[in-house]
Amino acid sequence: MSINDIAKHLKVSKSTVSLVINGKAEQGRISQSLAKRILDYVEEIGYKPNALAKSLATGKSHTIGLIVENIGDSFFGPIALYIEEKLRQYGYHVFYSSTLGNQDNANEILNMMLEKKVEGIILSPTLGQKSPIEKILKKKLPLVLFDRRVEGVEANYVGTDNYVASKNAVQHLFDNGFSRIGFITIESSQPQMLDRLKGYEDVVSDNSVESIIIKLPYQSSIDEFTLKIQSMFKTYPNMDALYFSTNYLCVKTLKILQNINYTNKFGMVAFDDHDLFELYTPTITCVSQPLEELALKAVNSIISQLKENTGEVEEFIIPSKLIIRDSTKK
Amino acid sequence: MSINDIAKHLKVSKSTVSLVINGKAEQGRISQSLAKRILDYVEEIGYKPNALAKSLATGKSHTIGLIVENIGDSFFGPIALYIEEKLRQYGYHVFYSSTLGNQDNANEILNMMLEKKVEGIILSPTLGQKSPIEKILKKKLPLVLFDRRVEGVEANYVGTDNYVASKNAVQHLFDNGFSRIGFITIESSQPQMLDRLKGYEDVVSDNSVESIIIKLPYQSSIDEFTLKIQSMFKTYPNMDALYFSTNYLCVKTLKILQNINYTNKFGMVAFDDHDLFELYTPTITCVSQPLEELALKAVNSIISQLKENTGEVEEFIIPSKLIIRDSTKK
DNA sequence: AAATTTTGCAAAACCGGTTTTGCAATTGAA
DNA sequence: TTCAATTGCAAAACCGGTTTTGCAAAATTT
Repeated sequence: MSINDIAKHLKVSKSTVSLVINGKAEQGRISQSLAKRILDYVEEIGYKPNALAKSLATGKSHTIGLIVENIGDSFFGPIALYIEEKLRQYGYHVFYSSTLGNQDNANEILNMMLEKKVEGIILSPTLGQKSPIEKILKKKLPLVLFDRRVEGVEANYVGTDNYVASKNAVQHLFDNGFSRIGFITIESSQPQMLDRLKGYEDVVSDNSVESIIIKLPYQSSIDEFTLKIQSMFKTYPNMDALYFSTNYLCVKTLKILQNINYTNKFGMVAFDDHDLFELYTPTITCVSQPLEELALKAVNSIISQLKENTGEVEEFIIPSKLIIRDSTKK
Repeated sequence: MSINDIAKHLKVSKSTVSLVINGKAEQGRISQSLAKRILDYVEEIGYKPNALAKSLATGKSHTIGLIVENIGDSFFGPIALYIEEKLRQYGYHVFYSSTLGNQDNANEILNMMLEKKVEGIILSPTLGQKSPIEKILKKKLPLVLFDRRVEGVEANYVGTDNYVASKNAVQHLFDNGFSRIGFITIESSQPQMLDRLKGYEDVVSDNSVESIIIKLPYQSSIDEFTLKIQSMFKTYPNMDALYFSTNYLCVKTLKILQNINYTNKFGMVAFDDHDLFELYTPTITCVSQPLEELALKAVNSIISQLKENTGEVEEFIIPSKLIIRDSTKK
């Protein structure tokens, strides 16, 4: 059932129907009686306008694109929910997609969203998205980068202070008597990861000890992971603490330690909290990003750009909290 | 830049441009030379067609709606990722939304998706969606219900065998010497929850012991939760095991037990696995749904309906696995 | 050389809406 | 009573595409 069908059935013009349906009867000088007749019929047949046609005509899709690395993970999943809820309050819906860190995926997704005429984009960029992002900026399409920046791009950004949080976390280990701290991270040049790495390196160097770093491929198999961890233990037998650049690396490592029945105890800190950390024995100290606040700022930024895009760039750095648990008590 | 602009600039008609862009130059009998000229220009200016207009004209949005309860949770999140990945292989994108179990939300979301002309819907229904779902079926829009059924509705369905899995889980507790088993669930008449409940009740009654059930509101505060749990312990002091209808209830309960410093040990089984369960002390036995397979079946069902919707109804019941861990060893 | 086919493209109709414009009929003012 | 203003709606133009149809001009056939 289209607006044409309604018009034909009621023997009026479709412009009249459109005006009435959109509450512009007054403005279109449609008589109350005709308006009622139309509304009644619309109600009767349960007519719902075709949103594609509507968007095409009005230029408004009421949709925001959300591009994350992995909707299934314990950081992006909850964030996505918050973002969805908050955007709903403003009448916007979410079109999401996961890049899995893959640049080709990411660019394809971005294009798709632009073609679908999203009105704004919340993006956790992968590497190599500089030029696509610049295109978006040129179009003055509302954009906010999320969780990670892109080097050399001036865009709105929401994230935590990875460097400072990382420094605090590692210093906390030193303060509690750990000194041979291994850093487990992924092979990634993503800025937030580099910041966390730099935080580690700086503190380690401030404390004049050697840095111990292992980098794992983005999606390494459990076997590969296990081998790397084991060789790390062998190479640095007096290592007394582990610092993880992100929570799932810690979870994976714990599983491995359990599998290989490794009994040495380490001080431990992970970046990003996880259900597990509050309940594991020992409970695990972590850097906790305020997920809801991050989501809120991202949405606010999009909404304000939607109202008026001055092109002015704002950065929201939301401090993380170090949640101190048993894993850093000697 | 629209197709009209291209046509004007090249002084050709937009139909010609459209045919060429869509690889139908042959069929439209456009000369190779003109086709090349058009393609070159399209390339040069980086033209991307407006997907809304395209969808409106072709009737194809290449989008599937995915409606889950909560994209942020450890069941739906990973499933959503699988679904997205698999649909991508078929050239479909995902429009998702979370209902949070709220019926009004759910129906609004459903309408929005219909208006946006998704070509199919993967739906974890809330209660009271019978009639909206029937509307979808009448339209012959590809649909697959996911994780939970709707009473009295004959629709494609993908889910696990909640009743059988639940029975096995509870029986496993009895087999291992537990006999006073409390069941912790949410106040919900969702079919999958009722099946899990029935599984519990039947096994408890088979073993001629009293059933102990507490039902919590869908999103209960931690305080409310704590009170209910404590009163359960008081009322049933000789309770020796807990069975949870879903994983986050178990996680929450563990946190509470830790908070209130409760030292009694229980046998434990949860429905749905969780990272925590493999690493908690003791490791926790659970019913594990094969997430990837569930996602795969749902996608396959949609794809096959997309090819040809015979209206034939299929149900895919994917068996769950009981993963036995330490929490059920006495 | 005339008739027929084929080629190459433009024009038009359509998808389902919104919004501006235009015009007859009614009402109000002079 | 005549002219102007207002009312009430239809018609048309537009959003940006796709697809069918139509029609010269060129190429073949007869």
